[in-house]
Amino acid sequence: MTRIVRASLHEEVVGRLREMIVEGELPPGERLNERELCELFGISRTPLREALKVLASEGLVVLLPNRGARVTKLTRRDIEDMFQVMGALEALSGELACERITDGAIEEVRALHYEMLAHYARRDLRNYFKLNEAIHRAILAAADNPVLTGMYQSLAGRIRRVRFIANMSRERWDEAVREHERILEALSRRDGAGLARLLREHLEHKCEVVVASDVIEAVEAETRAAAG
Amino acid sequence: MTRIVRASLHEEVVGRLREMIVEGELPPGERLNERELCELFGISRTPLREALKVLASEGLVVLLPNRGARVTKLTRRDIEDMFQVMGALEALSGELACERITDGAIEEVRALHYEMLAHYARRDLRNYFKLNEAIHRAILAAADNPVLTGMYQSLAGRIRRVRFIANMSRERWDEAVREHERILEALSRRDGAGLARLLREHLEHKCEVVVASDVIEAVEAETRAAAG
DNA sequence: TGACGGAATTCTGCATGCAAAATGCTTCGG
DNA sequence: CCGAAGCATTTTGCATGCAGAATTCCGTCA
Repeated sequence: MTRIVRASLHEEVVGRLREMIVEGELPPGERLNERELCELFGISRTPLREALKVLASEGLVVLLPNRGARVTKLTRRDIEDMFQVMGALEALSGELACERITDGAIEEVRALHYEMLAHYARRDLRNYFKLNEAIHRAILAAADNPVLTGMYQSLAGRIRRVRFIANMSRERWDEAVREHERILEALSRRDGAGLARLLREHLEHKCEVVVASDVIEAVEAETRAAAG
Repeated sequence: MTRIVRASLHEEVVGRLREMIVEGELPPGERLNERELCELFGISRTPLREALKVLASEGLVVLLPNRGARVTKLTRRDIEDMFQVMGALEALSGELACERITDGAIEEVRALHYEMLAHYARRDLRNYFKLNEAIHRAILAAADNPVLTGMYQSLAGRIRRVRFIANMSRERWDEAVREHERILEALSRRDGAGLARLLREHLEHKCEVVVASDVIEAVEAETRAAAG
């Protein structure tokens, strides 16, 4: 029998704040005023401050002693760094998945892949990305390594702040789909080394798209302005 | 001009607690009583609780709602999972280092390597490990990827809780030194792919030594006992 | 007009207080 | 003798209070 546990307040707050940061509601560099956020959530400062410490250790906010918390800003270099690490984690995820995934789970990934293709055919970028993420999550789950899962998700949260959905050219989209075809093939063959390489390259290309987009330029400009 | 900032109390506490956990002063499964720790550190509960939240998000402690915090226990499986991820991070670290390291930094790694060999020759295991860590840190620094550095260090803290220093056979030690020779060679050649592979294998072997040691068995037994 | 200085205000960091949950202890019943 | 129920104690979770640092505002002076 499992114990019934209601999520504690500070955890709830961590989740809410993380979402607000990832969704851009709290933009990079935004000052996080304790009083304002307390009123917004209807809580006292204690759980809020605990939440800020956790988010800081995740890298989503930076704490300036005696000067409060700010949403972490991302430079182009930060993005590249994160994608490099993400590439390594995805590669490992793919390798382990090939060793451990069940036939049934492979078919489930195949199903997700076709769902994704349907959104691709309809040029439904938002749902395409949803399924895309679902596929990567399924591979991660098949890898069955909780430590990897934790680090992956933490980093994914930081990366997802960069909303690169709008900035994918038709050509890049076509290419991404071709890459996903090969990813599914490698997984089906249980070709761990191949899948690892494909996933890593897939992420490298994603990174290129992101750093080429205006979004990053805007963030960088803002960062420089704030620094000066 | 840089602002002078004294580390805040909760950060200090995070550091102290982390050290106590890593050094084994707070053994796996140990209950962390807020009042006791507050008296020990001479602080109030607020900064202590903030520190516990951070350590929980790092994975060093687990928070049981309304039931306090405990030092995370490690099963054999946890160790293997952590080493796998560590292998991926080290491999990336090696690859990036080969691209970015300066000739001078390579020579510094070589110097560290020879220092390590000196301790090896004297069978000074403790200092051997110190230099060993210094070499890996130097490679990590050369990789020059702060995101990677952060994740590496966080995971290194969790892994270091397993004190496998005492449990290395003469044969394994010899082999580890040979591996380090090859690691240095690959770095000197700036053979990124090769260095990545060597580092990963090096960690796999380390993992084998650890899981073969009695230390893990003891932890596992304790875990089972506590669970039953 | 603009720059400087200092007081007033705001905000953060930590300590403490209070209610609810959990734990332990005692006692009672089978 | 063992187990369960009930009460007392401990402990956690959150709110609030207070001191010091940081920021803002405003008046003064060049």
